[in-house]
Amino acid sequence: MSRPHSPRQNHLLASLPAADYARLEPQLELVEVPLGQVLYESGMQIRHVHFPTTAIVSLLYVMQNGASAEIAVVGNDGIVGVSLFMGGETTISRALVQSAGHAYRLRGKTIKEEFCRAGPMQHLLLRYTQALLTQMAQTAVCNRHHTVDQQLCRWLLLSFDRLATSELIMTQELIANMLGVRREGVTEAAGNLQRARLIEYHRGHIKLIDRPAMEARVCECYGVVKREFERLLPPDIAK
Amino acid sequence: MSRPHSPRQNHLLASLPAADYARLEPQLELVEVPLGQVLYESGMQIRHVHFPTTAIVSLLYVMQNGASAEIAVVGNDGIVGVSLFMGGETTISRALVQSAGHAYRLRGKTIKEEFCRAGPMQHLLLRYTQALLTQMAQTAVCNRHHTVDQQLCRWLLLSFDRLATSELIMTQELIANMLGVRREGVTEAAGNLQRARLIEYHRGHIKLIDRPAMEARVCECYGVVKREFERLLPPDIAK
DNA sequence: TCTCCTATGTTCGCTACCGAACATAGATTT
DNA sequence: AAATCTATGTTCGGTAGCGAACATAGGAGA
Repeated sequence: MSRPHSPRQNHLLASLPAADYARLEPQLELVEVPLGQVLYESGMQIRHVHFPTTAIVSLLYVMQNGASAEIAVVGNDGIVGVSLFMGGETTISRALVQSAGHAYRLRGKTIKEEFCRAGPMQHLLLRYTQALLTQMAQTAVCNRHHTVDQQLCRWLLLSFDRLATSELIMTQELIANMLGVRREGVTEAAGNLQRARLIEYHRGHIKLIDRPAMEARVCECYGVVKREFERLLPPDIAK
Repeated sequence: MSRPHSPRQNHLLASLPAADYARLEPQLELVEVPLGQVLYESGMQIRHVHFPTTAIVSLLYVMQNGASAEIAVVGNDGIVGVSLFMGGETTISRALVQSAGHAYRLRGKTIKEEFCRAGPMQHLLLRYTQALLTQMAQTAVCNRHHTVDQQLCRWLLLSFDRLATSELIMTQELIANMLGVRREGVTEAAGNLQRARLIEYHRGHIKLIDRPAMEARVCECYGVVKREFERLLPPDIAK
């Protein structure tokens, strides 16, 4: 039933020309990441970059008073730990596993060496980083102008886009942490979506029922980010 | 009275070793940029990067319904148009001159060539881009959790940090566009700051009176971004 | 001087969201 | 079966910010 794991399940790695991929492949280490695991913490030296295949990772900012907000989400479309090759070595955000699964990791030294070859991988990483900029910008705008209802739709679609299944394991409490709102607000918004038959959920299991209706309901932020990812990272970008 | 213009007034250009700077210097074109000028528009091909010296530029996202929000601000500490060397060629944001002044610009081809040399300039540009990521992330968080009062303090301090003078030419209406709130909200918040004797303003002229009090009043977002810029881009970074 | 425009001030009702407290029922452990 | 824990549902009063409408006053130009 379950497919064998392959680094090529990650879109960035899949985009690499054979020669470049062959050079990296022996260095790629498969890791299983459980829900809630922290891949790196705010301000701490990052040791590896991660290329998620089936896992989804949230970049979360946690404030002094404990309040938090998600600033971006990374699945098999991206890489976790861009500050390693950007030169900063660390970030102000926390990388939290939002959906359990697998990822391939590379040691910091390895990715930096690969980046410095200035080949297809560098090109790819830079474009991905710009896509990440877009996602953060749109998150800022969405936080400013849109309702919890709309943001929940966006968040769910972003998550389901990065999942192979139509079921997400995630409590309303955790979603509230990501969106930076109260759990009660998520309960209400999720109730609306369930009553409208767009999703079904039950104690930490959320199932997507009606994607078209969901896409009709979501704010523009979802589409803008999705199109920009497709523009910046078409499937054959590096080939 | 007025100093002669020099590209070295921009911190990034000032950080470059003499040899690298000498190579670029003949290509740098001084431009005067008036308040309200658009350096590039969302989705449009970017022709030049700009290194502000005395000008301040807002990266603004404008939504379909016309509502807007600032996602980052660039002064003599940075460069406008990172997507040129990041590979995307364009961005979803608009670059709007928020405070009139001067900037030096480079043609897209030139900056891309310089970037591809993989020398100190590339290093600098990548670290600056990470600083920009930080600023966007913090903007997203601030939009989520902080009041208009706090955000106005942050915005004013960010602006005054990038100005040589203690007077900013800016109406409440424009500030409201940047913050993505109503003009009335800015009127009220600014009134509070004026009554507390932190600023003085009068028909489009804002004067900073009491910076220490302002820094005591601002939310953590200001300090986080400022410290991260200092960490990523210390004055002698590339030398 | 008069007029017009622009920047700012003020008010009112409304809504989304907050913080807190408490209820309930499925799931898990004993 | 009982006890406990966890996820979700519900309510209530409070507040920040919204949208709209209108007032006022400084500055610029006729």
